[in-house]
Amino acid sequence: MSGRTVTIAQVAKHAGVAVSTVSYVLSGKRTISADTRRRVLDSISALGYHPNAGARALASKRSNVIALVLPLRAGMHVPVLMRFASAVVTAARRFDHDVLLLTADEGPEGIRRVAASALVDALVLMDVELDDRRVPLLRELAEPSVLIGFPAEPAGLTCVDLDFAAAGARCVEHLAERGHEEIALLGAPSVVYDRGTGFATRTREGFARALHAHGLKGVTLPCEETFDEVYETVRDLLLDRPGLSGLVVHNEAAVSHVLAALRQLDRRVPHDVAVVAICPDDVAERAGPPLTSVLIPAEEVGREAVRLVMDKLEGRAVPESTLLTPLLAVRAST
Amino acid sequence: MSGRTVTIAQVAKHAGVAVSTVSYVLSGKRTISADTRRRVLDSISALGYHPNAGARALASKRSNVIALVLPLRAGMHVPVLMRFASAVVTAARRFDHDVLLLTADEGPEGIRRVAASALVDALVLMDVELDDRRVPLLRELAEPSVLIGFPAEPAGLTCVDLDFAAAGARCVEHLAERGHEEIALLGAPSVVYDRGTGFATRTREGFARALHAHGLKGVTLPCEETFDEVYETVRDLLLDRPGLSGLVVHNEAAVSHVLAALRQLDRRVPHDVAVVAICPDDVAERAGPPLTSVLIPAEEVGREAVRLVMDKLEGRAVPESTLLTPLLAVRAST
DNA sequence: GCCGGTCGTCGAAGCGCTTCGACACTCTCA
DNA sequence: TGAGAGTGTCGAAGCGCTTCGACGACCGGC
Repeated sequence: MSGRTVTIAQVAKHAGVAVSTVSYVLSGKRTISADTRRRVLDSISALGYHPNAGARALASKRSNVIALVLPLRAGMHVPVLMRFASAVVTAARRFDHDVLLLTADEGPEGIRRVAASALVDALVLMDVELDDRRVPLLRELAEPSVLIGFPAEPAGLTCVDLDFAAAGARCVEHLAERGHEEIALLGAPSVVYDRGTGFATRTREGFARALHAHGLKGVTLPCEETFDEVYETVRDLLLDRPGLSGLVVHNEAAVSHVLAALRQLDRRVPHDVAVVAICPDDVAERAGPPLTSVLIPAEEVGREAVRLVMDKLEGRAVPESTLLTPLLAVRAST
Repeated sequence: MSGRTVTIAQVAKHAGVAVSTVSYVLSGKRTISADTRRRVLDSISALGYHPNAGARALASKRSNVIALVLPLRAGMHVPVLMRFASAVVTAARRFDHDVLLLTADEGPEGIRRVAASALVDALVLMDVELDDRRVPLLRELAEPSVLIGFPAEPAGLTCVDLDFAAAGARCVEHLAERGHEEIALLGAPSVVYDRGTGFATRTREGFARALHAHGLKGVTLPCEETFDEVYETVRDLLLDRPGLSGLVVHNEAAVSHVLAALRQLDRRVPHDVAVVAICPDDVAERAGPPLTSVLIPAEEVGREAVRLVMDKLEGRAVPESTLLTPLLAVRAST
C-alpha cells in the first residue's frame, strides 16, 4: 500500500531496474526478459503503482481519453441516447481509454477546447443534425472523430448509424406481408424534423419508398409526446383513413400514449390495428401488448463508433459510412 | 492560427516576456501590470494558444477534471438521471472543470483507477444504494467526493439529495387537504427496494409517517414498469380498497401506464381518483391529464453537488448532509 | 539621501513519464 | 574466429507547464 502517490522511479528502484525498463514492461514497446518483467510487475503490485495520467499524456502526446459529445436536445429520447453513451464508455475501456462527457451548452467551442488542450485524443459525436454546426469544426481538427448519425454532407467524415431508411422499409414490408393495405408512420415530434435530424428523415423516406414499392396507401405524420396530442393525432388519423389498419411508431416517448389512445378509441391491437415500433427492445417488451419492433442496436452502434475512432487514431483507413442492418422482432402487436 | 500546437514558450516569445509571466497572467496568482497582461493576452489570441492539459496537470497536480460515476441500473429512470448528469457537467464547467464519465461495468475498481492515476481531482457519485460497494472506497481515497443520494451510513461523507421523505409527506398533505381519506403510494419497481436504494425507501417512510400523522388510511406498493403489471396492480388496489381515492406515483416510467389503467378501469382523474406524481416537471406536464407533482429538482441537486465538491477541493468545510426542500405544483390531476 | 517594502518580472527547477540512442551480451554463420 | 545481427537494459533528454526564490525598480518616510 502507499503512503503517498507512487512513481515509476520508486517501482524501478524496488525492482532494481531502470525507469525506462518499467515503462517498457508497461507498454510492451520493447522486448523485456520474462524474469525482469516478473520482478517489475511484482514491484508494481507490491507498491500499488498507477501511472500518472498527466505525465503520461505529456510525454506520449496521448491522453487516452476520448470525448463523447452528447447534446441533450428537445424531443430526443434520453434512454436511447444513454444506451449509445453507455456502450461508448464500455467500448472505450476495452481500448484502455476513458470518456470525457461534453454537453451542448458550451457549443462547438467546447469541442475545440478539449481538442486543442490535448485533453482528448479523439471524439465521438451523437445526435447529429443534417446541418450541424459541429461538422465544419471537425473537418479542421487534427483529432480523429466519428459521428453517430449522418449530417447532410458526410463526405470526408466517418459516420455510423442504424440504417433507418431500411428500418422504415422493413416495417412496411412486415405489414405488407401481413396483408395490410393502408398504413401510417407516426414519427418524431415536429421539432425534430424541423431541426433536420437525419434519423427521423431517413426513416420517413425509407417508409415512403417502401410504401410505393409495395403499392400500399399511407401517410407519415410527426408525433408529439403529450398524451392529449397523441390522442388527437391518432383519432384524426383513424377518422380520415377508415381503411387504415397498420401503424409504425418511431417515437419512444409516444409509444405508450399511442397504445392508450387506441384502447380508448376501442381499437384492439393487433386485431383492428397492427402496430410496429422502431425502438429499443425493452420499450417494445414493456408495452401492453408487447410490440413487434425494429430494434435500435445501440450497443452495437456505440461499439462500432469506438472501434472506428480507435482505428483512425492508429492511422488505419476506415469507411466513411457504416450502416447497420435493422432486425425486426415479431411480438404480439402484429 | 496555428500550424501545429502552440506552447506557452511561443506565447512568451511573441509577447516579449518570460514563460512564467504568461503563466501568472493565466492563473492570476501573482500581480501583473495591466500593460504586460494586455500584451500577453493579445499574443494568446493571436497565436490561438490553449494550455496543454497534461502538462498543466503534471505541474500543478490538478487535472481540472471531475469524475461522474453513473451506474445505469435496472429500474432507474434514465431521463431523470441524465438531468442530474447534465446539471453536473454544466456546473463543473462553471468551475473550469470537465467531467469524466464512469459507468458501473468497471465496478469500484474504476473509481480507484481514475483517482490513483490523478486523472480526476474529485468525484461525484450518483444512484447511491443504501449498502453501496463504492462507499468504503471513497473513505480511503485522498480525492474529495460527493454523493447524490444517501447510503445507510453517511457519516464522514458528503451527500446531497432531494428530501424524499418530505416529498412523500408533502403528497400526503396535499391529498389530505383535498379531503381524501384513503390513499396509496405506487413506488419504484421492487428490485429498487430490494437493492436498498435510499430515495425509494425514504419516500415510502415519509409517506407512511405522514399518513399516520394525518390519520389517513393507506398502503405503499412497489410498482413494475410494464403496462400489464401496472394495470393489475392498479386494478387489484382498487378492488381491495374501495374507499381509495388518492394515488401517489413515484415512478416515472409507470406514470403513463397508471393513467391508462385508470382510464381503462373507468376511473376519472381527478374526479374518482386524484393522482400526485413525484417526477420531473416535463413528465408531469406531458401526461394526460397533466399531473399535480412534486418536482425532482435535478438541476439544483447537480449544481449543489458540484459546488460542494469544489468547496472540498479548496479545503473548505462542507455539511455532511444537504437536503433540498420539495416543491409541489398543482395541476389538473387533483 | 538612505532604508525597507512592495510590485512586476525573470530564470530555473522540477512534475512523472516516454522514447531514443547507446551499449554490453549472446548467437549465428562464414 | 570474427564480423554481423539480434536481445535486453540503461541513461538522459525532453514533453509543456507551475511555482519558488531572486532581483531590479520604484515608492514613501524619516
